[in-house]
Amino acid sequence: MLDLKIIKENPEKIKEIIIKRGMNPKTSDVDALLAADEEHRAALVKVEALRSERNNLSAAIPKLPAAEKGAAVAKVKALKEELTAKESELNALAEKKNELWRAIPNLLADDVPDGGEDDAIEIKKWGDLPKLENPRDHVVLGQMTDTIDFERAAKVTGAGFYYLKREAALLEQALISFAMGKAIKAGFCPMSTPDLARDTILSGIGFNPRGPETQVYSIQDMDISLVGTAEITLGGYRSDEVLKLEELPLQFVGLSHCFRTEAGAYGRTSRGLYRVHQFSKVELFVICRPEESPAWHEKILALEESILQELKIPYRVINIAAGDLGAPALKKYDIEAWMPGRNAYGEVTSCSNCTDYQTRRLNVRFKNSEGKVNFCHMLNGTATAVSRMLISVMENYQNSDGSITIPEPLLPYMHGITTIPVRN
RNA sequence: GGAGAGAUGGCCGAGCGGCUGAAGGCGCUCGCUUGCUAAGCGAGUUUACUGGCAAAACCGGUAACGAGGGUUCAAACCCCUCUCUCUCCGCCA
Repeated sequence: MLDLKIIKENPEKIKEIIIKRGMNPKTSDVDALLAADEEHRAALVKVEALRSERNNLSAAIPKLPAAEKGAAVAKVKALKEELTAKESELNALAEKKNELWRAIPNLLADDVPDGGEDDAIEIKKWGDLPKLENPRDHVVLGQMTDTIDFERAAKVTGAGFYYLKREAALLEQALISFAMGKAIKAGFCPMSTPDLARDTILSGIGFNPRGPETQVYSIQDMDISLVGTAEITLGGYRSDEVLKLEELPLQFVGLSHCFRTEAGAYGRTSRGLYRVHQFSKVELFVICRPEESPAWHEKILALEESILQELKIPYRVINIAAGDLGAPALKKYDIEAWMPGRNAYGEVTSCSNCTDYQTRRLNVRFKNSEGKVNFCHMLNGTATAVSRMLISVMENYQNSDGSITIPEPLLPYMHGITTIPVRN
């Protein structure tokens, strides 16, 4: 959530941001929040005064002569009833305020473009597109090489799942190891993370764990859900902690499975591995001091780029427009890799600076040099989303006969395999 | 899954119904002192919200002893539920 002080001091600016983000000003209602806050604080003052009175009277009771005790107890008892009623009013007001507060998105960086999904600004293009005659897409290539099986996955689990076989199964491990290695060299601490997390952590990161619009698989009768990304578990990792200044920045590179219901996503470009319910992902995550987060955002992007560059996969970097940003993000870069099968770029990574929006909910703080406690900033980025990376690797490295050459940087992880042969 | 024990401040560790936001120790910070990288003495040392104020400092209030409920005028302390940790047994990778 956003610092309430900022909202109070700049209500008009926040309203503009809500419009720019394409959010509903009736659902994200700044004026209602400010009113609810006033109301809540006024009630708080009253309740606290009553509590103070109760505490004082109560504390005096043991020193009273026996004859006066009965009357004093009765008096405090009456006060307590009044207090109980006022407290439940107060709780309702706090609830209302928090609900309104949670609906307010993060600020926007100055250079976030206006507009929606189609208004992202391309800030960089890298690499020459491969010259392929009649390129095949990864679904066809997967069939020809017998390395991806969607049909049987549909039988066993359902649509949107897949088996990776043979070289593709090895490629998954290779992509993970390669990305992990790059991140570790850049100072990130490797982590293998839980694939389930408590709903409170999910919502702290900004995921909605239950309800009709949820993207998340939840576990019945338990308050835990399957994670959609290791961002959730890495973000929750140090929740409710005050970090030491020397600990910062914390850099994690986490491997997890990612589970997404993709509710309402049908009909979009989703053939094959592009939009699936489960995939493996290597996630970069940084917890840092507030003043460092913009620089970290650039560093994470650079690391993501270096992975694609080494794999020699053409890509472009886009700066996501306000209307397409998640509520926690101040700014977001996506990298879209070239996917010859669709003759277009497709999103393979994403990195966001979420500033203190998530740390405020997850309560991740640090003690600064003056001993003051303040919220950290959090950033996340994709090192490798295996399923989508597999698309661009297979499609960019396909040969005219349908065989696939293993990219050179992945060879050390491929047990001597250099080419995926055609089998069907 | 069965039986038991436990969860207190940065750490260790008391307290088991009423000046206990929390003894004592360690650590840390500041000051003083000391002829020897150390020691001694004194003071300080949680956080959130909130009021005084527009803000900082400061002063006050409220809340927090794993979490949530309950009993009571009053709960770290009694009761219930949950979570987590440890020990033993069983089971299983």
